Order: sequence, then C-alpha cells, then structure tokens
Amino acid sequence: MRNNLKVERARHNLTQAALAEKAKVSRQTINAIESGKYIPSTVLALRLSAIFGLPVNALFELEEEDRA
Amino acid sequence: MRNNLKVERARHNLTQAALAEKAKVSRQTINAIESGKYIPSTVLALRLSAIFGLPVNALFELEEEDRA
DNA sequence: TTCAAAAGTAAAGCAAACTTTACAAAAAAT
DNA sequence: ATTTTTTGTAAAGTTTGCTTTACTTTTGAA
Repeated sequence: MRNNLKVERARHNLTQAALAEKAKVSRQTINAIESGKYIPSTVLALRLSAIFGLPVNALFELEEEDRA
Repeated sequence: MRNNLKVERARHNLTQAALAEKAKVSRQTINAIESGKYIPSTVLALRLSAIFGLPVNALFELEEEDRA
C-alpha cells in the first residue's frame, strides 16, 4: 500500500502531531502510516481525504500484492 | 458509516458470495459490511472501488459521528 | 553550539476487521 | 409444493489498527 501522506502533509504545512489532532488519532498512528508500518482504517482514510480535500483513491493506492 | 454496496452489487448482478470471491474475502464479511455490522478495511474498500469502478468516497461516506 | 520542536521507534494492551464453521430464514426457481 | 440458491446470523479464534507511555534521534531555530 502506497500513500501520499507525507507529501500532502508537507503541502499543507502540518506536523505529524497537528495532522493527528485534526484526524483525531495519535501522533504515532500518523507516523506509523507514513512509514508503512500499517494501513489506516477506512474511517481514518476518509478523514484524511476530507482534511486534504483529495479522494481516498488519490491518497492511497493498492500495490500489486494487495489487489484482488 | 453509510455504504452503497448493496445497490452496486445489484447493479452489477452479483451475489454476496460472488462479490466476496472477487474481493478475496469471505461471504460473511460482505454480508456484515452491507448490514452495517462493521466497516471494511481500506484494502477491502479499495478493492471494492476497483471492482465497481467507483471511487472509495462514492462507495463509503462518513456520518456526522465519525467525522474528524 | 545549544535548546526545542519534530520525527522515529518500541512495547503492552484494547478494539475491531476478518476467518471458519455451522445452521436458520428467506427468496427464487422448477 | 419442493428444492436450490441466496441471505442472515452466531460464536470462537486470529490478525491488525490504534492507544498510551516513554525514550531516542533528527531537524532546525536562536
């Protein structure tokens, strides 16, 4: 699973902590997602989509291995 | 969390079992999601998005209570 | 160079997604 | 009306997202 979080966060000039607060998750959760440690829930993905004004599909993309 | 699974599945003429197979999950998982028992993971949401040719945001929508 | 803010990382614990097995109810076909 | 397909539902177990606490490393400003 590939994601653009780091780039979008930079584009919006937000720290991991600030984004975490906006998305109502812990800072570690944002960090872990950015570093590929795990994949966000759909609720969180939709929240990030709203925060950045981008569709979920633009923010997250399945890699070959995860495709159905 | 609101979702259009049932409608899209009907539109594509798929049984729960057939969709489950396409999405590589169990039939019960599809059933549970349709009946609001739980929210799909982002991986599954993206797979369903691909199967139906619709953006995740069109398939799933946060309700007030879940918004950040 | 020093100090503070930001990012990285780790472990224990909880909650929820998902699986498997299994059976009942409803719908559709014959 | 009977049989078959589809849907609904339930329980036990596994996996994984997420939290909290806490400590280290990196970045950057003063």
